[in-house]
Amino acid sequence: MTSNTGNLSKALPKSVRHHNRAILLRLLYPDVSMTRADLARASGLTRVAISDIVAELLGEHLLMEVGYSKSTGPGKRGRLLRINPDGRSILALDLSTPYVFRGAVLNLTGQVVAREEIPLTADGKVPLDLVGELTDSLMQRATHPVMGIGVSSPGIVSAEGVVDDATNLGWVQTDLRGYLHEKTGLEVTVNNDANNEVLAERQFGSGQSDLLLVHLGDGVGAGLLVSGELVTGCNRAAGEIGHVVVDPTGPQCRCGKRGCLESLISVPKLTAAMDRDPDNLASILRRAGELLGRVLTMPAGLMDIPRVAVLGDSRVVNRIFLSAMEKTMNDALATDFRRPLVVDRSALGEDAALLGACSTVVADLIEPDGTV
Amino acid sequence: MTSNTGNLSKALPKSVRHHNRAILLRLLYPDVSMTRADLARASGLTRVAISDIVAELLGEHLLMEVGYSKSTGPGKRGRLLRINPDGRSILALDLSTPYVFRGAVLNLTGQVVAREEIPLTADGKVPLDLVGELTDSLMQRATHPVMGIGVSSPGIVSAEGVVDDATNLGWVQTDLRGYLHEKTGLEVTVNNDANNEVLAERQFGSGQSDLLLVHLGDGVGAGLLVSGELVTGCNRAAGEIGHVVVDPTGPQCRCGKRGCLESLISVPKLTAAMDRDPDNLASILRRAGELLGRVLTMPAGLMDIPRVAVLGDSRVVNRIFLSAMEKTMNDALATDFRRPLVVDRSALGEDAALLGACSTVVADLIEPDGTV
DNA sequence: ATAAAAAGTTCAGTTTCCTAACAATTAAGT
DNA sequence: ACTTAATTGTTAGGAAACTGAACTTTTTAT
Repeated sequence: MTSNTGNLSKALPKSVRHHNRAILLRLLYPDVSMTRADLARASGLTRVAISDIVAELLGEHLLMEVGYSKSTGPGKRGRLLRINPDGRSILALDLSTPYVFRGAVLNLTGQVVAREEIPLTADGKVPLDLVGELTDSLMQRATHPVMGIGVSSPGIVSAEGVVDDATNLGWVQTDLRGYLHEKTGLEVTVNNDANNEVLAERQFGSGQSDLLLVHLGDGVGAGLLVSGELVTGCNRAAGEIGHVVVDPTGPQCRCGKRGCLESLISVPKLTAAMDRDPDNLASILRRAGELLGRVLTMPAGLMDIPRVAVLGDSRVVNRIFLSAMEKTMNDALATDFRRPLVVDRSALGEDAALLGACSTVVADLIEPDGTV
Repeated sequence: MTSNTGNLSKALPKSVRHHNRAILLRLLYPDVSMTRADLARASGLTRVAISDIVAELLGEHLLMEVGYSKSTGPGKRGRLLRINPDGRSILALDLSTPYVFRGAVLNLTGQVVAREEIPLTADGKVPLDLVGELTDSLMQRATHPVMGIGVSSPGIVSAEGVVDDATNLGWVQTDLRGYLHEKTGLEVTVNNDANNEVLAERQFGSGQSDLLLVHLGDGVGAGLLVSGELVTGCNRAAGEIGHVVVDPTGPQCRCGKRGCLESLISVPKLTAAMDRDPDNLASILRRAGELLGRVLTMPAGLMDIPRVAVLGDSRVVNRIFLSAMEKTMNDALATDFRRPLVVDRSALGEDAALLGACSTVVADLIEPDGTV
C-alpha cells in the first residue's frame, strides 16, 4: 500500500564500499576508459581509495587494464581501466512475446552471447517446467560466471517476484523468483515486460532518465521512468494502462468495460481496421496517434517528461502515427517554460524485454542504491 | 535535462553515520517513544551503535529522555527516547497565497510557534526586500536555534532555488536561495508551492507516499509524490498542469491557447459560473469534478496512485465536486488488480504551503538520502 | 641536465561499525 | 527469601573504509 520513502535500511562501513564500487563502475559503464586518477577526480574520492577499490574489482575480473593514457603534458601516464564485458554472464528470459518463449545469455554490457527460443502452443500457456528447462539450457551456454537471472513477464509482478497474470500465461500468484532462485541459487529479478523495456531504453538506448515508453502489441502497456527510477505504483500496477477507459461510448472490451485504450488502439485492432479500409490507412493511423497523444498529454505535463518512446509493430508505429501523437501533445502542452516533447520509436527492437531483464541484473553493480 | 539516477556522490564513513542518524530520527518522528534497545531491533543496528548515535543526538538536543519503559517481563527497564520538538526552530515562508505574504516559525514537528503576515499591494508583487524584512522579523521570534529556512513559491523553481515566475510575483530568474543564504548563512530550500503542499500532506497529513495533490486556486497546480519522492520533472515543471489544454474547443485562456484546464476549473471561473447561475450549483460542480477526474484518470492509472487529494476553497472543493471526480476516475480505472482510488480533500488547511516548506528543512534530518 | 607535474603507492590516523563480555535491573519459579 | 533467566545499556578490542602527507616513478618542458 504505502511504499517506502527512500532507503530505510541501516548503513554499515561495508555499504560505503558497495556504494563507491557502484560509482566507479557506473562512471566506466559500458565502455569508457579512465585512469585511476581520472576516476578520483570524477568521483571526488582520493587516489588512494580508488586504487584500493580498483584492485578489488580487477581481482573480481569486473575491470581490466587496457594500456596507457595519452599524455597531455608533463607527468607519468596513467593506466587505462575499463569494464570487462565478459567478467560475468547474465541470463535473461522473456515471457511476454506472443507465441514464443525466449531466453538469452548476455554479457555485462548487454551483448547477446547466445539465444534460445521455444515456440508456444496456441493457447500461449507457459508451464513452469518449461521455464526451468530453458534456464538449464541457457546455463550450459554461459561462457563466464553467471551473476544472475532477469525475467520479463506480462501481468502484475510483486516486489518479491510473484507473477499474477491470469490473462496470458494463466499464472495466478506464481512465485517465479522463488522457483528460479531455489533451482539455481542465483539472484533473480522479475519485472513486468513494459517496465523492463523502459529500463532497457535508458541503459542501452537513449540514456534518458525521465521517459515514458508505450508498448503497442496485442495489448497496451507502459513503463515509466522518473529521475531514473522505475515507477511501480502502490499495487505494482503502474504502466497497466490498457484497460483505462478513454471513451465511455467506445466499443465493448473483453474486460467488460467500454472504450478501454486497448480496445481502440491495440495492434490487432488497428491492423484489422486498416485491412478493412485500405484506402484510409493514413487517417486511421493519424486518428489513433491523436487518441494516444491526447490521453498521454496530462501524464506528460504533470510529470514534465521530455520524451515518449513507442515500441511496436512498424506497420502501426510509423511516422504518421508518431507525428500525429507528437503534434497533439505539443499543441496541448506548449508554454514558454517547457521544451517541446519528443515522440519517437524506441531505439530497441524485439530484444527490448531481454535487454531490460539484463539491465535489472547489472543494476546490482552499477546502481549506488542497495543498502546505503 | 537528463536528471540524475539515484545518488551519484561518493560515500564516506561519515555518510554512514548521517544515514543511521536519519534512520533513528525517522523511527521516532514525530512523537514516538522508544528505548535504545527498541531502536536497535527496529533498525538492525547493534545496541552499541545505537547508544553512540543517541549520545550524539542527545548532545545536540535533537532527542530527549522521557522516563522509563513499562516492563513486560523480566529484565531491566529501558529509558524512553523521543524527538525534542523544540530542539530547533524552522522558518517557513509562503509566497504563493494571493494578497498576502506569510511566514512562520515552526518547531521540529511542524507546530507553528509564531506567525507573521504582510498584506500585499493589489498587483501582488513581492519585492525581494520584503522577503528579507519578514525573514529578519521571524528570526527575532525564533525560540531555539534555527536550522534552516523553507520557502514555498509559485512558478518554476530550479534545483538551485532560483525562481522564475513572471506571472504573479513578477520575478524572472530570481536567486531566492542565494539571497536568503547570503543574508542569514542558513540552509535554504525553495520549492514550488504545490510541490511543498504534497510533501506537507505526506508528513503532517495522511502519511501516504504515493499521492497526487491538486491545488485549485486562482490557477491550478499539482504536486506529485511517487514512492515518497517528489517528482520535479526534467524542466522542474512537474505539476504545472494549469495550462495543459483539455478541450481544444474551450474558451480562450489568458495564455493564448484555448481550453486550458485553468480556464475551465479555476476557483474564480467556477465561482463566477455559480454566481451567474445559482440554481445549478450542483451541476456546475459535478461537471467540473467530472472534467478534472477525466483528465487525471490516465496519470492515476499510469502511476498506480491510490489517492488524489484536492486543496482549495470549500465553496468549490466539496462533497459534490469530489464525488463526481472520484466516480469518474474509478469508473474508468476499475479492474480486478486495482483497489479503488480515493479522492478527498487535503487534510491540511491554508498552512499547507508553510508546513511543506518546513518539511523540506526537516528532511535534512530524517531522510536517509543526503550523501550516502 | 634540471625542474615541474602527474600517477600511483605506502603509511599512519580517523570514523564507524561489529563482537564479546560485563554490570545493573527486573520478573518468575521454587 | 533465594536463585535463575531475561533484558538494558556500557566498556573494550578489532575490522573496514576512508583521508592526508609523503614517496617513487615517469614524463614533459626549459
